[in-house]
Amino acid sequence: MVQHLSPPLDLSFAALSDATRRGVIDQLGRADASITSLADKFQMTLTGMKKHVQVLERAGLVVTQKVGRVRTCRLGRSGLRAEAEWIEAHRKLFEARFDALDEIISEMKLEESDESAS
Amino acid sequence: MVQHLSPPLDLSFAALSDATRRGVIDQLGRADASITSLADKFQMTLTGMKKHVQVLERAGLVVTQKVGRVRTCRLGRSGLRAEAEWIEAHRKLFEARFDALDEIISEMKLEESDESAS
DNA sequence: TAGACACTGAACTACATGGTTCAGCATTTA
DNA sequence: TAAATGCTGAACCATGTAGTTCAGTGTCTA
Repeated sequence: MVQHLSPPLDLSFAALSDATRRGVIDQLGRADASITSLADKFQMTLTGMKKHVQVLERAGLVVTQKVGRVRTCRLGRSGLRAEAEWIEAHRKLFEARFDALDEIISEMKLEESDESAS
Repeated sequence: MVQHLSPPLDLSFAALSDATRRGVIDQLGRADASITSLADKFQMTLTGMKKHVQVLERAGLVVTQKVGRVRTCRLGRSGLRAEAEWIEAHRKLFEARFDALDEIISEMKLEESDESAS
């Protein structure tokens, strides 16, 4: 069984970097939707919305299925898991760095006021 | 208290969509670094690395400070907090949807193979 | 069966991105 | 003070993106 090896983070973060696409994800979190209904909701041509959906699909964030003449979009299986992992891991790095550097920064501030005082 | 200093998610997700820049963040998680040392590490011209750092800086993920002729980069204060929040909130949406739709999805997979030629 | 509807694809515009080179400028250092 | 170092900015190139219009194709529905 070939489980979708989640596409590289490049694709999903790029997909998330657009407010319209984040909006689409938000929307699909509430209910599945056709391309047309999404295009309406975001005031955009059908063709334009189709491109956004394709970006989301390539990133594995959305899957689509065409039934009759309607293509229905829903959230994808990969479910932001890899993205959440990367972010969480690095958020900890950020915090660790700040703890380590807080002293240095306050030192720096002393020196600054030192200078301006002289 | 929501601090709205943090630049829009557009910028930070776009910044994260490049492997080099994720590598830089990774690197800065270990130690601060000059532009030159980062350029060396990622085998890139100084100018190229400078652009990446600027992208990270605009996204609030990195701050830099020039002392003498050396510009030192370190992780920024915003610390991926807003990004983590967005992702976590929506990851829950994904899961909720799957719980509700598991049966339908397995049906879909049958039809998907029908359709994947397009 | 005719017309409306939902999508698809090609082509185009305008602009952003990732990378380069080259020519500087300012700061160290020998 | 001359040379090396570290960064900066302009300019260029190839490619990608966000959006459009227009001309289809296939599917419903009256």
